[in-house]
Amino acid sequence: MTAGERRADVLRAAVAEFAKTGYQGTSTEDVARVAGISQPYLFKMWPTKKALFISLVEHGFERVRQAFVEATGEATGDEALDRMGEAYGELLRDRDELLLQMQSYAACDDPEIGAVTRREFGRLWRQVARLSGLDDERLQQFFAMGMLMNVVASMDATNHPSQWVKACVPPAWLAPPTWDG
Amino acid sequence: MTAGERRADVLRAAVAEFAKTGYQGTSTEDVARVAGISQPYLFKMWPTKKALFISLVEHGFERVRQAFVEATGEATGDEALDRMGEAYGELLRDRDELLLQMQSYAACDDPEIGAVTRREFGRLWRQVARLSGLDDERLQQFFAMGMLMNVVASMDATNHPSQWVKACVPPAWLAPPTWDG
DNA sequence: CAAGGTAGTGAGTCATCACTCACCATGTGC
DNA sequence: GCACATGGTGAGTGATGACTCACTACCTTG
Repeated sequence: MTAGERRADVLRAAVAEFAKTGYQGTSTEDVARVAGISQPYLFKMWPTKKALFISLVEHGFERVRQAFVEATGEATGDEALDRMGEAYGELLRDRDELLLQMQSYAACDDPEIGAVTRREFGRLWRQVARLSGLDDERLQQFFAMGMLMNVVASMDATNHPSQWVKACVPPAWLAPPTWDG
Repeated sequence: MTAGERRADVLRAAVAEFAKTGYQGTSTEDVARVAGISQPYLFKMWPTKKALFISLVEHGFERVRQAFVEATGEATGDEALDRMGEAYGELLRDRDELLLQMQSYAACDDPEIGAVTRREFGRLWRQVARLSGLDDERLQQFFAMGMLMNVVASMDATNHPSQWVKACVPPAWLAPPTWDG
C-alpha cells in the first residue's frame, strides 16, 4: 500500500479515536491498532502526536467549509444560510467530525492547538460571511446554533432520549433527507 | 483546617486545572500541588479522580442555575431570558466555570461523566424553561447563544483578537456592567 | 494522662504512554 | 544480481500517572 493511502486510512481511524476520548485521552497505540499499523510507523508519518491531532483538526474544518460551498450553490442570503444549516445537520450523522471539533475547542489551552483552532474557526466564519453576505448578527445566530448542535452531538443526546432532548433537538436535526422516520 | 474548608479549597484549585487541560489531561498531582496538599490526601477526600471531576461538574452547573434564579428575580418571559443572558455573560469573566462545562461535554464518551452531564444539562434546561415560561424555540436560541459563548471562551478569543472576533463577540459579552471600557 | 479520632504525608507500586532504535522485506532501476 | 528507496515492525526506554500503605502530629474527651 502506498504511503498516501495509508495516511488516509490512519486519518480516518484517528478521527474516530480522538473524537471519542480527546487529545490527551487518546493514545497513539490506540490509533495505530485501529488503523491496523504498528505504532512506530505512526511516528514515521507524523513527527508527534500533536502534529497528527492538528492535521485532523485542519482536515475537519476544511471538510465543513467544503460542505458549505457545495450546499450553497448559487444561493445567497438567508437561503444560503438555510442550506448551510441543512448541510451541517447532515454532518451530524457522522458524529465524529463534530466531536473532533469539540475536542479541539477543549484542547485550546495548548498554544499550538489553540492557534490552529482559532485560525480555522475564523476561516469558517469568513467563508460563511462571504457565501451568505449577511450581517454579523445573523452569522452569530447561525454559528450559535451550530455550537449547540456540537454540544448535543457530544452528549449523544439523540441516543439518550429524555424530555429536554425533544425540546432542544428539532426534528430537522434528527431527520436528514435520506431518512423516512 | 477542617475537612470542609480544605474540600472547598481543593474544589477551587481543581476547577482551574481541569478547566485548562480537561479530565484526561489533568493529573491529580497537579491538582494537589495547586491546592497545597499532598496527593494521597486528595484520595482521602474523593475516592477517584473521576469522582472529583464529577463533583466539579455538578457544582459548576449548580452555580449557573443559582445565578439564573438570582438574576431573574420577579421577571418572566423575554425579560427573564435577557437577565439570564446577562448573568451568563458575567460568568464569562471567570472563564474557568465555562471551560469546565466544555470539558465535561468533551468527556461525555465516558458513560458516568456522560450521564451526569446530560442530567445537569437537562436540569438547567428545565429551570430556564420554568423561569422564563417561553417556548422551545426561544429556549433553543438562548442555549445556542450560551454554547457559542462557551466556545469563544474556550478559544480565549477575547485575548487573541482578530477580525472575526469583533464580529462574533458582541460588546455586551466583553463589557459587563462593572467595566468602564 | 490514656484512648481514639481527625488531618495529613513520604515513599512507594504497577501500568501506561510518547517516542526511539535497530532491524526486515519487497520491489525497481541499472 | 546488486544498490537503494519505500513500506514496515519488535522490542525497548524513561517519564508520568492513578492509586496505596504505613505512618505521624495534633486535638479532644473522660
